[in-house]
Amino acid sequence: MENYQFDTELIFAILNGKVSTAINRKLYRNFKKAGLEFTPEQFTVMACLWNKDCVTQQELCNATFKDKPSMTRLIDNMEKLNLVTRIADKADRRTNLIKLTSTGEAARPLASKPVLDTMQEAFQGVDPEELAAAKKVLKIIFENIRESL
Amino acid sequence: MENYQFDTELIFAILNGKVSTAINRKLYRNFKKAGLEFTPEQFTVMACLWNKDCVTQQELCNATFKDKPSMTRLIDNMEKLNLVTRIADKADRRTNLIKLTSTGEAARPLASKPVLDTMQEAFQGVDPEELAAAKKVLKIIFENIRESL
DNA sequence: GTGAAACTATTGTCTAAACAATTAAAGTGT
DNA sequence: ACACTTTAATTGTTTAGACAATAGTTTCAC
Repeated sequence: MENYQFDTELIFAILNGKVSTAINRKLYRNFKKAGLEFTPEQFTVMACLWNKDCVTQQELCNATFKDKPSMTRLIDNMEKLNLVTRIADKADRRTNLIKLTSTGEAARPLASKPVLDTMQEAFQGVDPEELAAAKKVLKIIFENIRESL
Repeated sequence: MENYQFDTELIFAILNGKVSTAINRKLYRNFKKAGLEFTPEQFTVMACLWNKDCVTQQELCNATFKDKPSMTRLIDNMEKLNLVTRIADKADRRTNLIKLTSTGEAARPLASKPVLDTMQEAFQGVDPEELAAAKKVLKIIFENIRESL
């Protein structure tokens, strides 16, 4: 209880927002520097599709832990940017299959450098073992608090 | 280079957004359960003011690593909720001094339980030493990538 | 002292997340 | 076959972050 102040500061000042928004901002800027106009969130969706294309929005929700309205609007924006298209699923007319366009496919190799640059900037001076341990802790925390969306 | 996939997945799927948004969501819900209507972001601002009241918006920006437009709108919303007020600074007419209302003051003890509950849920099963190490890593990462806003 | 630079706060516009509610289509049980 | 439930996606509304541009003050240099 006496470390309340300590924990509040470190958790809700570091975990909760600051680090992730800083990484997001940095990644966004590195994309832009590389001439890529998409956002980190859109990159995350594309990364799913590079791994497995033509999936439903729901599958993308599950993979990215976003809720359905967020995904609807992300896909809306990505369609406007001509990164993906919605394809009607003939077998189940409730669902769309999200498919990469040639632009979306082409972004894959272009994105890897800014991503690596961002990681290198972020992890400079961090001991690899400590980094791995930190990932483990974050994973546990995430499992503790994630809920069904 | 071969751990590109590995790192991408763990960093931009855990660090970058998921953990912090999950914590935010959990905290928001725990506030709501406790009858508190403010958001985690508003809580963060109030936490600064509980520590030191009557400061400029710029000082709050520095403390919370938000940019000025974000702070302007946060304060707008907090004024609507009657949590803080803007007071004209007689010495420097550019600045507002942000002051807690009695409602904002009164929220302090009410907020501590949902905050502690959230932390306990989040850190269940995490070894304290590992948690401390993870915090250290996050701090280094944050220092690496934070920039002047 | 006056003009340039710096600083504080604001507004505009866009992307994104949360939550509630709704529409449309499948699937299930009787 | 028909109602009941579940599922997929969407829309509406609010909060918030990023970036650009602006208005109003203050500070600094000369």
